[in-house]
Amino acid sequence: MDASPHILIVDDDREIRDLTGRYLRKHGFRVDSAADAKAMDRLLRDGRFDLIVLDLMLPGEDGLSICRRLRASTRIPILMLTAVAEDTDRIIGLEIGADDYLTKPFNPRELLARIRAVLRRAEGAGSAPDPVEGVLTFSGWRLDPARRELRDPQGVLVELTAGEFGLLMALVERPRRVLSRDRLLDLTKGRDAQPFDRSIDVQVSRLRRKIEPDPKNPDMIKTVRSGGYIFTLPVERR
Amino acid sequence: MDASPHILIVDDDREIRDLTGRYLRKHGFRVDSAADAKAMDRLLRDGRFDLIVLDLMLPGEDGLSICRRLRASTRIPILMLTAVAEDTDRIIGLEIGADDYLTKPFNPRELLARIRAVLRRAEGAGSAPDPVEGVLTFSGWRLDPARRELRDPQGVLVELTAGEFGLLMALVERPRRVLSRDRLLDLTKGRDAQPFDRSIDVQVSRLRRKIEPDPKNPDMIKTVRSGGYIFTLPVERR
DNA sequence: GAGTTTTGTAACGGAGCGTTACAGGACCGG
DNA sequence: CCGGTCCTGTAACGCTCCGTTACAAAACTC
Repeated sequence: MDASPHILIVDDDREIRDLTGRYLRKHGFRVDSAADAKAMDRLLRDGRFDLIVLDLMLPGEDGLSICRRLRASTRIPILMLTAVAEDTDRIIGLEIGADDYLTKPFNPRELLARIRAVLRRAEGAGSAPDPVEGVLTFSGWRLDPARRELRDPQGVLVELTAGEFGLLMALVERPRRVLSRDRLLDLTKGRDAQPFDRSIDVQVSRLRRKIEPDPKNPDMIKTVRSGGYIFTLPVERR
Repeated sequence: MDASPHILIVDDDREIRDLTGRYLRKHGFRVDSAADAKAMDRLLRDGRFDLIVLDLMLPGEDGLSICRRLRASTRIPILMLTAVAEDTDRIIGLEIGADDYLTKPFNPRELLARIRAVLRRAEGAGSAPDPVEGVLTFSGWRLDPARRELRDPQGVLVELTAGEFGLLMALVERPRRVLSRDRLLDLTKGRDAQPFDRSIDVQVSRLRRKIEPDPKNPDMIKTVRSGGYIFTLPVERR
C-alpha cells in the first residue's frame, strides 16, 4: 500500500465536490474532483485512482455514457450518484458496470460506508494479500512492516520513531533509486514541500545516526546532491 | 457489517428503549436510541446504523411518515413496532418500505430473531460477507465474538468491558494495518470524531493494560504517530 | 580560492500521545 | 424510583517526537 486510497469525485455541483471531498479527506482518503467529463479525463491521465464517484447527471457527456466508456478501458470501481431514486436508472447503472449506487441527497457517512465496501470488494478481487507486505531484508537487516520493527544483522531491535520508520520504508521499498525530497515527503507525509522545507534532511540525519555504522560517511542512505537520497543496498522481500 | 451491527431504536416509551437496548447490547449489538423523530435525525446525522427499530406511534412525526422519509434517502433496513395488531397498519408499513414488523408487547427474543433475519437479508443484498463468525486466534490468544470473551494463551479468561472488547475486535479483524482513530471510532462507536477527541487513546491505554505483558512497551497494539494504531500479530480465523 | 549553493545537525518549541483523575451516565438490585 | 457500582468520555499533565530555524560544513562553480 503506497498511501491511502485515492478517490475521484465527478459532479457538476461544486458544493457536493467540496463537502464530500472534505469529508472523505477527513476520513483518510486522498481526493480529487472534476466538474465534467473533460476535467475527469485530464485527471485520469496523470493520476492513479482507486475509485470514482460519478454523478449521473452532468453537463456534456452524462454519467452513464462515461461509465460505459470507462468500463471499456478500465476496471476502476465506480460508485454512481443520482438525484432521483428511479429503479430504471439504478438498473441501467449497475448493468453498465457501476459497482454501487447512491441517491442524492445522501448521508456522507453512507457514502463513506459504500466506498469502503466497494474498495474492500475490489481489493478482494485482486487476490488481496495483507495490506502490509512481508518482511524486507538487506544485508542482514530485517524491516518488518507489520510489526513496525527494524532488527540489525545481529537480530537486535533498533528503536525507530514513526517518522524514521516511515522514511526508511519509503526508501527500502524503492531501493537503488534516487528519491527527491518532494517524493519522500509525499510518500511519508502525503504532503507537498513548503519553501525551505528541510524536514526530510533532518529525518535522514536522525535515521542515519541510528542505522549507519559511520553516520558521517553514510553507506546505506546516500545523498545525491540536488537530487535527493538513495538507498544503496539490494533489498529482498520475504 | 464492519464491526458489530449498529441498531437505532426509536420509541417514545423509555422502558422499551432501555430494556430492549440492554437486551440487544447483551447480544453483541451496538445500540442507540431516540424518543422522537428529531432525536433520531440527530443520531442519524453523525452515526451509521445497520437497522432502525421504529415505533409506529410517536409524538410529533409518526412512524409511517418517518419510514417514508427514510426510504426516500436511504436503504437502512427498518423494523416497525406497533401497539396495535391491525392488519391495515401492517400492510401500510410494509408497503412504505419497512422490512419487518412486530406488534407490542413483544418477546425480546423474537425481536432479536427478526433483527438478525432482516440483517441477514440486507447483507445478502449488499453482497457484503459478514466475517463475524468464528473464533479469532493470535499467538495463543483466543478471541470469541459469539461469547464475547477473550482468553490468554493459558486459557485464562481476561475480563474486558464492552468498549475494550469492541476495540480489540476492530483491531484484530484488521491485523497488520494502520487504523486511524477516526476509523476506529467509526468501527467501534459508529460515530465521527469530535475535535480533541481522545477517547480511542484512552481505550487503547486501558486495553493494553489488560493484554500487553509490558504496557509501557506494547507489542500487540502499536502506536503509529499521527497515523493511528496497528495490531501487529498475524491472526487466524477458526 | 572566493563565492554560491546545498547539506548536516544542534537546538527550540509546538504537537501528538500515554496516563491519571474525575465526573456523568449506564446498568442493576432493591 | 433510588442508591451503588461499573463503564467511559473529558480534562490535564508530562513526555517524546518532529518541523523549523540557524549556522556551520561540504560540494560545486568559475
